[in-house]
Amino acid sequence: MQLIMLQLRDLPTKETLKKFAQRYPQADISAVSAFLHLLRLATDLSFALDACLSLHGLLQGRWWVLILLMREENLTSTPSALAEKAGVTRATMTGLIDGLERDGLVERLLDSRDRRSVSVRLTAAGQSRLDQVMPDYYRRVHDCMAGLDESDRERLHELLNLIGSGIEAFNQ
Amino acid sequence: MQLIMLQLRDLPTKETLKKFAQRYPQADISAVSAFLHLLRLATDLSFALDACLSLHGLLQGRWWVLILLMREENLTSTPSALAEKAGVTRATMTGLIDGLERDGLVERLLDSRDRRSVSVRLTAAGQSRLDQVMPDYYRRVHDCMAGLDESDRERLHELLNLIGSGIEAFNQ
DNA sequence: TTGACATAGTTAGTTAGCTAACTATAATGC
DNA sequence: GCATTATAGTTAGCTAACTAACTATGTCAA
Repeated sequence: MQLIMLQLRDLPTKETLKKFAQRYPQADISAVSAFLHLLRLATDLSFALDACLSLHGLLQGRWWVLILLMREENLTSTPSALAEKAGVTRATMTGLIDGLERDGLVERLLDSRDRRSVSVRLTAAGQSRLDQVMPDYYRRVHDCMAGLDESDRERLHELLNLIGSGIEAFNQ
Repeated sequence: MQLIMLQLRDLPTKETLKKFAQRYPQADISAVSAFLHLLRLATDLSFALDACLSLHGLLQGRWWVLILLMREENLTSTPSALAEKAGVTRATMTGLIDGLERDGLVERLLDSRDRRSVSVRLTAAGQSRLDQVMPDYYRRVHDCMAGLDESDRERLHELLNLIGSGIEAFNQ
């Protein structure tokens, strides 16, 4: 599933929104404004995350696979399970694992019980790479969120959940 | 600028976050939780938007170009200006305009004053396409945001702005 | 006024997603 | 027990971003 998002660098002014609302009177201006603000901020955050990860030779997709493996008890999973959890196709996961294996960050192991299946394990080098990137990542996220206290963060979760339950309505 | 975002289908549980926090004690769990929640929701919204636009034969990039043109007084702009406002490279904008021109939704006009420059104008068919898609888009955004009243939406803007001003800190 | 630099747009080639189809293996039901 | 169906993973080809380099044109200063 491909998710390209424009940067929406030029969010509409109130005037622009009203101009559009004249042609499209049903427009809920504050809803559109919130919607675009959210997409725009997430795009900026995603780009900032990319920049951080690239300092450590990683991309979002590969980084996420390493994290998913580290979550596992024995640092091992299968391509299918990883694809499901990362929200990408199995074909995409094949490519992600190829890249990580080439860099020595994961290894493929054959499963003797089901010979269709492959185990993917985080290597010591992979764990070491995570030990480099995660503290940097956590530091940046902490600094970025420093303006919100705990109650702000809870309120944000509530608001995001409200919008999240509206996605079903969006899709109908 | 390419912005691929994993779907992050499998947000960390509190337990997983704590496990990571043991290895990386500096982790600010509620900050990471808010960060990921935001990215995840935006990804879902972006995907829902794609689905809506595809019903009208559009993609986010092309749709956004049409909107930028409609914002202009004379429905006209240049590839460079459009690229800047959309947050994509000029090369990408060439491709977007190519596709829209092929579908007859915009037209390229030569600028007699600066012969390097090209004007891009929204055609009647382009306006008509927007008149199809925008009401549908506005209806969906309205329905999606129906759970938030005006004060919720203002609060959301405040919180997003707080995070937005933290992006600078993220990048350092 | 002309040489150096800047700007507008395009082209060529890369990347990392995607879908669809393929191979190999396992599971199921008649 | 064998044919059908399902599952795991990979491969091939498509798409729409990207960067870098290119052409053409405009600007500016010595």
